[in-house]
Amino acid sequence: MSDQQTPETQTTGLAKAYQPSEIETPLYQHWESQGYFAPQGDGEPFSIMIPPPNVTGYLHMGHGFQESIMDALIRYNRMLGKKTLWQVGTDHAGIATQMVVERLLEAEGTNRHELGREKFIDRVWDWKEHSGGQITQQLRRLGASPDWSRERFTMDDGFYKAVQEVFIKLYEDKLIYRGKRLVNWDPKLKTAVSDLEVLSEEENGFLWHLRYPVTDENGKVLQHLTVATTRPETMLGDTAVAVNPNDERYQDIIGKTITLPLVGREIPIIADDYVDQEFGTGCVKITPAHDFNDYEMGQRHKLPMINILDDDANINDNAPEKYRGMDRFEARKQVVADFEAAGLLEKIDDHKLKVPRGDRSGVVIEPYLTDQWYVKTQPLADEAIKAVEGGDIQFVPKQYENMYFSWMRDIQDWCISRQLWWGHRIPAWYDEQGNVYVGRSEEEIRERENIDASVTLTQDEDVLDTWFSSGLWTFGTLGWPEQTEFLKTFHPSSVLVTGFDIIFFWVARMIMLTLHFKKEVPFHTVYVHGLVRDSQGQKMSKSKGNVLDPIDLIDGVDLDTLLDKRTSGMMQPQMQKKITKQTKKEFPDGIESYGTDALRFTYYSLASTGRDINFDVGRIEGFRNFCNKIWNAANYVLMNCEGQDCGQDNSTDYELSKADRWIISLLQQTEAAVKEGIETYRFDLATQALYNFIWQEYCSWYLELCKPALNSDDYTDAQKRGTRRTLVRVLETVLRLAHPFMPFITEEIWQKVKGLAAVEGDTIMYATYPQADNSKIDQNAIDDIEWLKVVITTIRNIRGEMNISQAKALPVYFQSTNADNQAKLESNQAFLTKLANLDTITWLQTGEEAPLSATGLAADMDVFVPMAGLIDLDAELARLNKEIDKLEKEVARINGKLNNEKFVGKAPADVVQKEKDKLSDYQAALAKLVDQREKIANL
RNA sequence: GGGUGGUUAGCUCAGUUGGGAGAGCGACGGCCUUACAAGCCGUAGGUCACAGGUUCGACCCCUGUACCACCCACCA
Repeated sequence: MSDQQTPETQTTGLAKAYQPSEIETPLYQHWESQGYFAPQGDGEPFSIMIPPPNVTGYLHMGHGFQESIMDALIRYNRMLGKKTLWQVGTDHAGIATQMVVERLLEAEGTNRHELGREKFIDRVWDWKEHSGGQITQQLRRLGASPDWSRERFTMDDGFYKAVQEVFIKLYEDKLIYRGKRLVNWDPKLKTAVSDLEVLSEEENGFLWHLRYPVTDENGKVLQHLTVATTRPETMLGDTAVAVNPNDERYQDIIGKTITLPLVGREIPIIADDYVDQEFGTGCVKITPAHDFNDYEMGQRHKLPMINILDDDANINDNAPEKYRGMDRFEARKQVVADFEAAGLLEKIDDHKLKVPRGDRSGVVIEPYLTDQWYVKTQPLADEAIKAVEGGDIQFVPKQYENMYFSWMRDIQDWCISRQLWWGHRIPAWYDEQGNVYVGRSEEEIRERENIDASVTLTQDEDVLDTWFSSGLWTFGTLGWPEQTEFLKTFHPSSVLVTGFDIIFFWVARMIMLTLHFKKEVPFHTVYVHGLVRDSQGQKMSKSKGNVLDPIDLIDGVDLDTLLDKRTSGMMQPQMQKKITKQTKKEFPDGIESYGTDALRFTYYSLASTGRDINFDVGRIEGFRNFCNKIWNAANYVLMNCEGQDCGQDNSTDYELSKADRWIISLLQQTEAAVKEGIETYRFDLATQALYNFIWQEYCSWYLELCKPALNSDDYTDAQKRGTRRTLVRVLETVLRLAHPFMPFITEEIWQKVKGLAAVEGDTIMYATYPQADNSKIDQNAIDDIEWLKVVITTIRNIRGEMNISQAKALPVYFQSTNADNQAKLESNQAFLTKLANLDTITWLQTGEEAPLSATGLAADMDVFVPMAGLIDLDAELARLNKEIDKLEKEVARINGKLNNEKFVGKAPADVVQKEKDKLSDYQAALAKLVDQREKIANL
């Protein structure tokens, strides 16, 4: 208010304008340098283990969402005084990382085989050191507050020790074994992958009908059987044809043989229940080495297994010479052509089928016979099921438990070996006879097994599935197998925040492995969040060109850069065109800078019950404006309170006004709502409560209600002190309340406000979290101010509808049979005059007439705004008609209800009474408005 | 084939003990009113997917249908 507040002399206030870029990074650096993120104090432990992002990764919207949720939980619990650890780290992500580095090598015109294993791995480490930290830097931009001093990597030394111990122990417990079986083979990456890494999508294909000759002992063709197949090339490895034992068509040929075309092998015709008589011809070719079902059948019937593929999925030497070395799809064409030439191709039908593809490589996965290591999962799964059934682990939302159970109850053994170079080498050695020794090192094994130097031992070439090591994340990061203080303090962790897409990959396996090794759960709660999609609900993907980068939303990005990011490295140029057009349309001027707090608040506001969230840039803009609102409000509060007596010294007298008591009451309710929201993982409800309190109640109403006391000499010093005190304390409290969600702006303002509110502390991060105090709720103040709001809104409505300038101070008349209204009017006169901009307030006694006026109803009080020179008759008539219509509808509806004998007879008495009261209120209001309409119409 | 979630205002979404349908954004009208035009004031807009049922009363509970999304399994 005073001249002292000009920018030149303003030394303690906030910068004039809200500029997130100017506050966020400096604050973060300060927090980190002060060590604020490390666990402190002796409170109850609270811990979250971050789902370690892929070290090759960059931050995407899903991370942004997930990390924001974790950070809110961490900051909230930290402010509750708990000893809080957010464990951070990254995952070595075997396949993904190896692919990235291989692509680099390819660009250099070389490959990993030329380099050799050791040099290749050095190269990966090298690359990890230089580029791997990107995501952790981006995490800092989000305001995430993990303990960086404890950052871990799933391939660091300590972690390797944990992995080794787990492998060895499971092997000793007979829960890890090695076996030759059919696995999902990725011929591009040339490694086995687990069931989970295979994605089956429906694709258009064909069903080839091949005629197989049934022959007698002399090779004479007796008849032909037709088999249908979607993979004709596998016939080269057929070792039987199967029919259903009950199929009447084929009774006489069961036990006979077929001379396999192109190959010449004699194979039996067998009977098996698995065959569906209705499908195709009811005859199935059986290829035990290249199909999971056929494999089973092969086991049952002791059929030979003929593997016809090599590692690249080319045809190998077990097939006739003609096909050797052919690519599998080339061989398919050739086989079909040869069948046709031999007159053995009956027909080709179009056929939709599910094609299994590798989730990383995208190529068709082949069932392939190899030696692999497996975890026997059944015993581990039994315990893991019990932990959830018994409530030791709870999923939020609960329905994910069903998904978990159904997978766990039908779990298959887990293939954990990968034919890659980047990863944890399997701690197993072989001698020349192929005997297996599992141990910590070659030396240990030689000593244990008494193997002298004359025997050569070679370590298994394979590495472990990445998820094997991430499965140890909750305890491996805390130093296990050492019994560290951190392990004792922070395990089990409190809550796991994750996406549903890795419940099986990660969550389920963590539960199994942790229960087995720690004999306790890895976490008590699993909060499962949805996927972040674009505003249309489309999945964000490079190929769709709809990817948003959280950092771009924080910093802003110009159109050219955005276009470049979205279209670089596109496979198809026509897509590039489309994406350019679509991007230009959506962001003609690029993306503005919104700041981290706005981005985070947007995430929370969209985070309801675990469903996917559609991210609309319009929303973030709204919340950036919200930040700005807070900033400006704080500026206003400082302007009025700095250098003034804010009544914080309890020895000075201060007097709270009704408005003060009202806003304090609402603050308690808001505190309760926010707490409830956080504790039930309803961040949308928590942030909505905050948004509404700050913008509507505090800014729009309370700051206005304060103005009379602050600016007028009609108030005592005690009253002014009370108002300033409330102004500052509510602001300071709400900053703490909002801090877990918007860490930067709250800290920045809090530093300026804490002194005025007589609060101590170096950082808001360790200020105490506000707790609702019901004794501070003053119901009379609430009733009074809510009444006042209705009166003000009624007058504003007339003003707005009648187009009366806001600047025009109005004379207003009030009348009511309820005398309470007169008292309220008098006690709220100053508020009313200010907020509705009134010239005079006149109370009419019963029988007194107001001048010709526009009429409004504020509950049971009539409000009259004289029309003279201000209001158009027709406009007022129209307005009245609108109101009357509304009321008539309500009256009719309630009348219908009350005339229904069943309702009156059966509904609870209080419900009926409520309806009756409403009816009489509405009828009275209606009568007044109709009366008024008459009056005006008759002029 | 089995299962889960969803369908509410133009858009994105809230709405838990069944008792007068809400928010934000957008739209429209009016305002540079001394914190804030990234703002202020006001207004309009919805047979709560559809069909039955339970109930005095259903967005809410039950049954079924349609459409959307996802998970699991899979017939060659």
